[in-house]
Amino acid sequence: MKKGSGQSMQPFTRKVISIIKSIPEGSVMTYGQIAEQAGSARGARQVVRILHAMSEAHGLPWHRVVNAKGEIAIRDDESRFRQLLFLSGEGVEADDEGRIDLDRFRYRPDNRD
DNA sequence: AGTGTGACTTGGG
DNA sequence: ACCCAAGCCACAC
Repeated sequence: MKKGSGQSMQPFTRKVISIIKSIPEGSVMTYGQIAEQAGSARGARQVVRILHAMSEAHGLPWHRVVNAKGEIAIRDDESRFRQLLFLSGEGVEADDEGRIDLDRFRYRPDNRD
């Protein structure tokens, strides 16, 4: 087996995927939040990378991930529209600019010790 | 090996 | 609230 191929991914990647899959319906998380929960506070861009690379293969709810401003981060208009559609189907409201009320829909994992 | 890029974030004006 | 600049990190060319 060659390393770095297929499922031989770094712990960070695995964790990110796990976290994204754990986002409940009707809620969203930001890239920075996910990165932080996965152990890398500055890993927002890597979360993006992972989403690009693994979302389809792992069937991740990519549409539940938004940027820190609470808006759709995607540049592509078609995909952006699709994400909005998915979210509205789950009860997440957004305005015409694709902005979501994070105070209302952000998912916060209960890290109670 | 160096440069550019991106579904990011934060801070300042 | 909006726009801009700098910081960050992995990956593509």
